[in-house]
Amino acid sequence: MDETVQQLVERMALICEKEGMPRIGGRIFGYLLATDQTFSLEDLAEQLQASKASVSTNARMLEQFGMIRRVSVLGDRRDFYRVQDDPWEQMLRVAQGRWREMVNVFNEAAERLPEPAGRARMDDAARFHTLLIRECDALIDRWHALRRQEQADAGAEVPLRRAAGA
Amino acid sequence: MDETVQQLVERMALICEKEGMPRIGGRIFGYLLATDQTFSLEDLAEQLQASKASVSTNARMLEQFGMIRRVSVLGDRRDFYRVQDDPWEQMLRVAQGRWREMVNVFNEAAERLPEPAGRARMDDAARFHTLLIRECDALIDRWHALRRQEQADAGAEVPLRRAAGA
DNA sequence: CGATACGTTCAGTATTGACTGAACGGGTTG
DNA sequence: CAACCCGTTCAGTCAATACTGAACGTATCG
Repeated sequence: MDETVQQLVERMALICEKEGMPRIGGRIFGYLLATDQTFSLEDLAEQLQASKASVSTNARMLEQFGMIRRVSVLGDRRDFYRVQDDPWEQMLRVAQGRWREMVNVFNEAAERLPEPAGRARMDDAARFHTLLIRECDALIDRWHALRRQEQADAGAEVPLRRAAGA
Repeated sequence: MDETVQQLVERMALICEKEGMPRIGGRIFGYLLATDQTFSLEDLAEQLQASKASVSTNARMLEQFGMIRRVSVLGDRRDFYRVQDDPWEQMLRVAQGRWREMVNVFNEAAERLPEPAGRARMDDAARFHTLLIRECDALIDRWHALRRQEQADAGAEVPLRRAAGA
């Protein structure tokens, strides 16, 4: 494996681990991200020096988070994996789900707690996370807009040259 | 301890644990949040049924995250703790710091990676997190505005009644 | 200056959970 | 139908780390 790729893989492993994800999950994501290619389960296990069992489990987790996707290839029984088109949006959506649960917890506590001051704190927390969820939707929209812009710019490079030649 | 408080404490413990924080850290934060009171180290250890050592360590961690603060009381040698005025903003700021590091990692990889496609992915990732950081600043501003509004409304309740009586 | 109170640090313990190898099930090929 | 290929599941192992009790350093009080 290319050394630069490996560096990113290991960094990604540590970052993801700090976020509460298994280290190998971070490695898989980092590898698929840095190569932007499609790999079989066995390829991943070999390249990342992990057991197929571990890769299988972690790949499924990443798939459920929407950060990578399974690819089926005609005439091949194996599973292939590659990074999702927009993994970061998916990350945010998962986070939104967690925040929604927290809002429920806070709202429930805001009704039941004995002390008014504590209830106010819970209300505050619920409002904050509600705002967080709402603003995240807006952020995703902005991200899509920015991303379309990027891709339009990148895609325009070649056609522009053609136009110049015409 | 009140049962409702205890429920929130345990829920908060699990939530925080899932985010990669020690369980007792979550308990401390949840307890201070739900009671909105000031407690000594020993109080916390007793109420949360944990050792003073553990509470000491975790309280310092929460303090460094800006989620709780130490309170000193005149004529008392002990340390007291209470929840920070706006712990959620602090949480976001800590997250921003992590994202900044990630942007560095991505940018570095975007320059060094062998494959153009991989470099594009890294660039994409860096852009996303940069946007995330920027939008978070805006979010914090909105949160402050919303919060001022809340507090103004809450504070207005009594004066309004006075105004109505006048 | 000795005694006490308080918080922190540190070594040891216990628990969690990530990871592995092997067994299993489903499906395809000869 | 037998042999094989893939992926998943599961029991077992190992490492990481949260937590504790005890020792320590520091400051305050008699």
